[in-house]
Amino acid sequence: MTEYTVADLLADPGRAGERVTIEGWVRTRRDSKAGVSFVHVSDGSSPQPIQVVAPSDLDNYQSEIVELTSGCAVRAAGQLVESQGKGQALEIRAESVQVVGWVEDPETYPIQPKRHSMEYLREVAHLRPRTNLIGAVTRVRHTLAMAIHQFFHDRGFYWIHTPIITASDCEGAGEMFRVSTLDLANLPRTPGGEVDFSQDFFGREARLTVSGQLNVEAYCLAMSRVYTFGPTFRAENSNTRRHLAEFWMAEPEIAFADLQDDVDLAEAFLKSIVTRVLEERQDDMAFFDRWVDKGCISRLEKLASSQFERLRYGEVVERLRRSGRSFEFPVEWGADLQSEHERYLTEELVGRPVAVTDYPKSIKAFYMRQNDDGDTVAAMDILAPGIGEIIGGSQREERLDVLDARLAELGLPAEDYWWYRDLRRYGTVPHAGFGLGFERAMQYITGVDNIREVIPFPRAPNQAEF
RNA sequence: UCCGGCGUAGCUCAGAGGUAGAGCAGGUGGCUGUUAACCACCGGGUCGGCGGUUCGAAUCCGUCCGCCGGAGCCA
Repeated sequence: MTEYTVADLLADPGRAGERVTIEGWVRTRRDSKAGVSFVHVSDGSSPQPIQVVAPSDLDNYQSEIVELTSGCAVRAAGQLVESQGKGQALEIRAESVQVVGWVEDPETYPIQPKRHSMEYLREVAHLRPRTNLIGAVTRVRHTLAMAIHQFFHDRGFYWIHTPIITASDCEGAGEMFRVSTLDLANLPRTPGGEVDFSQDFFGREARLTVSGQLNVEAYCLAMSRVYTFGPTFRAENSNTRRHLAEFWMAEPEIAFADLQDDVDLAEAFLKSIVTRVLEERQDDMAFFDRWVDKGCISRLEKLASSQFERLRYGEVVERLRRSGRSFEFPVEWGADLQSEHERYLTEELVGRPVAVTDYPKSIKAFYMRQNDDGDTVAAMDILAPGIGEIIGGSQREERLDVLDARLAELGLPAEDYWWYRDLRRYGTVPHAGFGLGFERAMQYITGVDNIREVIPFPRAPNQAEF
């Protein structure tokens, strides 16, 4: 491995004159019969490749260097010098260029130095990180993940590694993937003819988690400020640019806190992580701003500096009605907001993220805290222009009697929730939390349309090739 | 899952009943401190699969498969 990355070298003009080695993959090669070849080499560390100038008197010039094509892996050593040409400040005057790995058939190498469609690149997901776009996404994704951890760490939160496999069927947030070691071709049966899950690995039905929330609540009521950050799974047959079967979520949970604390946290959180990305990945953000979503930088700057609009669900319904706008789905108290409503609200009525609170209890989960009006719960969604719901959260029902009444109302067996109920029996406190869709945040930040481009290997219906 | 659209060269696309096209990529040669390089020439195709209509189908019809967009579910 080399001492410096391409990013290191390009970042510091003071290093000119040093003898350096870089390793990476060829983007383009141009020959000048005046006696040099220009080889752009990228190692993933920066949106810009470094230009390696290979003089024709190198031993392997004719035999190898002029044969280099996009995708070849090389190791180049030489002096870092100021460039004679335009387009880059520094370049490497090569004293050696070693070919580490050839491209087997340049004509069919899937990543060519040109624009490719996103759909095509998805078919070569193993090679697409070599493109400018996916490279930029990858660096921003890393930075965003680090920013999330940093935000929570700075505020005394503990990262809780909640389980991926859950044996309780009580999460209730959509279809779940089953986890089983049973022989599908020869399932054990109970006398009644049902599948006998007592013979399965966990001795009961097990699934992939749809949220770490219930588990993280347990740690919240001991550690006070906690969060989860990891993959979650939904087996919904969703075919949209905003859904994945496997995606990442960040879910903080705070004790001794109410819904306002929750919204405050969400707002500070979004502003912080966005600011961090803007600061640390100026180069990549400039790329997105230029090629993907013109204006995305100013949109993020605006988000970081302006106050979020806060509206109660009832107020939203009123304002949508009064707007005079006709919608495909009518706006009615008690019905969930449709995509078109959310869009109109965030993109036209308000023009920035909106925190909508206090939804009707009939359209929200059992664990959300009932308001005094009896009709609504202390829920909140943060809606962002362009992608809709980016954060969903609530104050949790901490009163055992109210929680039990709600479970009964929904026909959910209290015994399935025994340990969740225990948290209300032993030192219960008001607490709240929310979930941030990590890929949704990536979409919002980069302006990349399809969620399948902001995760390395997307999982969606009929999509698990890589 | 529902509605709509699209599958043509390695890639991006044009062609809409009558011999399969362009740009880029690749090869060869020329030119050049180049940078989406340029000029000339060359190779490259089961027109997504199957069936039908027709003298003749990439083109029209049916069906299946795949992908994309919107909706629903949600993050």
